[in-house]
Amino acid sequence: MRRKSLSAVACPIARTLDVIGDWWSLLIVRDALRGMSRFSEFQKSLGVSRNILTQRLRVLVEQGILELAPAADGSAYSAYRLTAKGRGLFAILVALGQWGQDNLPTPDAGRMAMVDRKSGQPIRKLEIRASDGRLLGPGETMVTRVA
Amino acid sequence: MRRKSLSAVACPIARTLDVIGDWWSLLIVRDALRGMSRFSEFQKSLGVSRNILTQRLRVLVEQGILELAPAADGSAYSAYRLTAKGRGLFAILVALGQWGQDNLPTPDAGRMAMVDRKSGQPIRKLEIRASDGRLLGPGETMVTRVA
DNA sequence: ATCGACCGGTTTCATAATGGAACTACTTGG
DNA sequence: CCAAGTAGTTCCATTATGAAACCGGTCGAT
Repeated sequence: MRRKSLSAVACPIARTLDVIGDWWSLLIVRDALRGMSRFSEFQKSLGVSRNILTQRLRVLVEQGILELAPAADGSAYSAYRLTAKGRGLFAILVALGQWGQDNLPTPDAGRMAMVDRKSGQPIRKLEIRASDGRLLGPGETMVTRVA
Repeated sequence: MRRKSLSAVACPIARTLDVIGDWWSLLIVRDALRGMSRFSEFQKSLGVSRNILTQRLRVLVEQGILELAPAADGSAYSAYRLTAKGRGLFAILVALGQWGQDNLPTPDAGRMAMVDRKSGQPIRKLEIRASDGRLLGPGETMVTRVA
């Protein structure tokens, strides 16, 4: 049976996963943030099959995360570009990356990390803070209905 | 054919998605952070089929995200508990939740948000900062090989 | 203008993952 | 001791995924 749609669920985490919680979408967004914009670039970078890539790109466009725009270089092909909504996924990718760096064994191919482009220094670890600035752990938060 | 394993890929984002990038794992972790610990609690909360849940829990335990411990209440059943590694996923869930709140239509059932348990106030938005404290956008970062 | 390569898909088919339901063995409350 | 609950496992139908072939439009060089 079809995967249950979580789009109507109240929890925003579940709704987000419903949209970009599959195996490829976030990797496509990652590549788009790095500047990729063409079908073949994504395909080569990810090694995903063309039919799946087609389908994922279509969903990302439908969801307003990517948009199709005429290619910047004037070619007849069009380019997939991140919208503001898509760029908003950046924090999620940073969080995924930091957890991976801290918790998953690095293949000896070489450790990768996200760095500030200007200084080359690694970026700070994400922090969860209350409105008054206090650092919050998982136990000090809850998800609740708000007006 | 089998899904390609990304565990040996250098990019920490891809490695993380390889571990928890499926439809259910992060929802299980979300519930575990809320205090759930038993098979039937997860099953009821998520509506996932038992066989899938079994399999996901097994993987999460294998990956050291959950661990099986004797139940706190002294019953013969055991409880799934988050390890430190699992609690480290908190930031990812916060990022997912914030993006969902900001970018996905809320079902009129009611808007939910993550709040500071103590004050009841919504938590701050995540910020990506350089080591010197500057706020960074996607374009000001890169993923690179580091020592 | 033409040829071959490339681009961005679509179609087809085999295989893997998922979901539902029934089944099982053990535990627990009454 | 019995009925209900717990934590799975097994079986089967359906769905999603992946590889490869195919296809029309585009590009670059001649």
